[in-house]
Amino acid sequence: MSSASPRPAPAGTRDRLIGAMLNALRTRGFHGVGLNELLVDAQAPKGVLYHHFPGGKTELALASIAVVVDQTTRGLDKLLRLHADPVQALELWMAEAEKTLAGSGYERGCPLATIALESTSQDALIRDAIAQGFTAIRATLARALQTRGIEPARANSLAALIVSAYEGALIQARVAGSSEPLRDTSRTMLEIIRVSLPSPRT
Amino acid sequence: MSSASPRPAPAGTRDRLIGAMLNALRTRGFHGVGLNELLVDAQAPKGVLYHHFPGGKTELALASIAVVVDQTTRGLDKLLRLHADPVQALELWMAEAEKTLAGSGYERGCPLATIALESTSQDALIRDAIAQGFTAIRATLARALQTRGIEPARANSLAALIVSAYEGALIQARVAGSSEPLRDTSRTMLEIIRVSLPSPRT
DNA sequence: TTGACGCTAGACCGACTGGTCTATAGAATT
DNA sequence: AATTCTATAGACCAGTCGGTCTAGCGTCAA
Repeated sequence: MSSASPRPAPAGTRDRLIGAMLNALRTRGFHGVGLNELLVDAQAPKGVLYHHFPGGKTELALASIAVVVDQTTRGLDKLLRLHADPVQALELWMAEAEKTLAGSGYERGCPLATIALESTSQDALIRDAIAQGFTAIRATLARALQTRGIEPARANSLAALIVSAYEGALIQARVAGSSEPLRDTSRTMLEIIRVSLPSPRT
Repeated sequence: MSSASPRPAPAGTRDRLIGAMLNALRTRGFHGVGLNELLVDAQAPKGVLYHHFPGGKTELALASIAVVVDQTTRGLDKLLRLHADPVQALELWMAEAEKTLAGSGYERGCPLATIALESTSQDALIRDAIAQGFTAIRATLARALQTRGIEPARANSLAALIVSAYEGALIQARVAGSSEPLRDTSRTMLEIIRVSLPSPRT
């Protein structure tokens, strides 16, 4: 049945489509990019899109959201496992985001935030996917904070603040064409969080 | 940001157009609404749009951004003048945003954030308007913090953090269909800021 | 009255949208 | 070899997009 061994595949059309959609969401948003442009970017004809994603543009967006949420939670988890100090891990996380943003000429922000603001209550599937995504990211942060002795309720609240600061800072830096708002937000939040944390040194 | 009037008001056609655009930006974004729908909402024919805004949809968006920035800075200024404690003023500001969001079934967020994420570096006018808007809002906050004895650099950084938290929290609450992320963000940020402030007198 | 002007009104347009449809290439199955 | 299935390919379509154009309405100056 599963002949999974030989994959002479042209490096996954499906993945290229998802990549193109993610790029679009990062830079212009769901409604800001047309299907044709998306397909040029992915180097794929129209038929292949509807083969892999019968639900069209929306289903492609859903798959892209799933991918980016997975990447983000994994990345965060790794960072938090590698550093005993969670604040240091978060500092690196924010620095990474800044690097991506600045390195793209302040174009590539967070794909989740963009489509989150474009979606309405009628786009139930999209909304649910994003909502679950943010919840998963917050949960990843909260879990890590809890293992450092922070009580669950406070860990959840801190997680919400961290995600908020992250997203809000990206918005400001993007339009400003400058990392300053991002760095200001990151530095101030983290230094303030550190002060309010239980003594980590033992 | 703050919805100054609960009703669209029987204002002039120009104002109705701006109102319709702001509503669109809050709920679906610039590319998410068509001109025709916008005109139905504003109860205006197409010709009148291009009479008041020869630059079309984009110029209307620019005017709308200017209006909302003006409303926001004024509202913030008033709040900060009315309350000796800046943290209390900010608490009310966040609470107001929550009321607007929740009261609209989690549809009406911040129009600036949405178009900020949809715009690219090619939309220079839009970008500049939003960037200036965020700068003005941060300046309003920073000014108020300085008058409470916080040094300029730190006041600026705190202002960036406050705006970030505000925008990021609205995003999360919107897709979650719940005020919890917003309240968590607000409470945690403000309580942490309060601790880090100089002697909370007056 | 006449004419100018500010504003309203909507028919109309080419470009492009997301989406459907049929054709087919290539590998696996029979 | 014939068939089947997955994946690629792009012509094609109805609807909508943002935008233009001309006509009409009401008010004021003369």
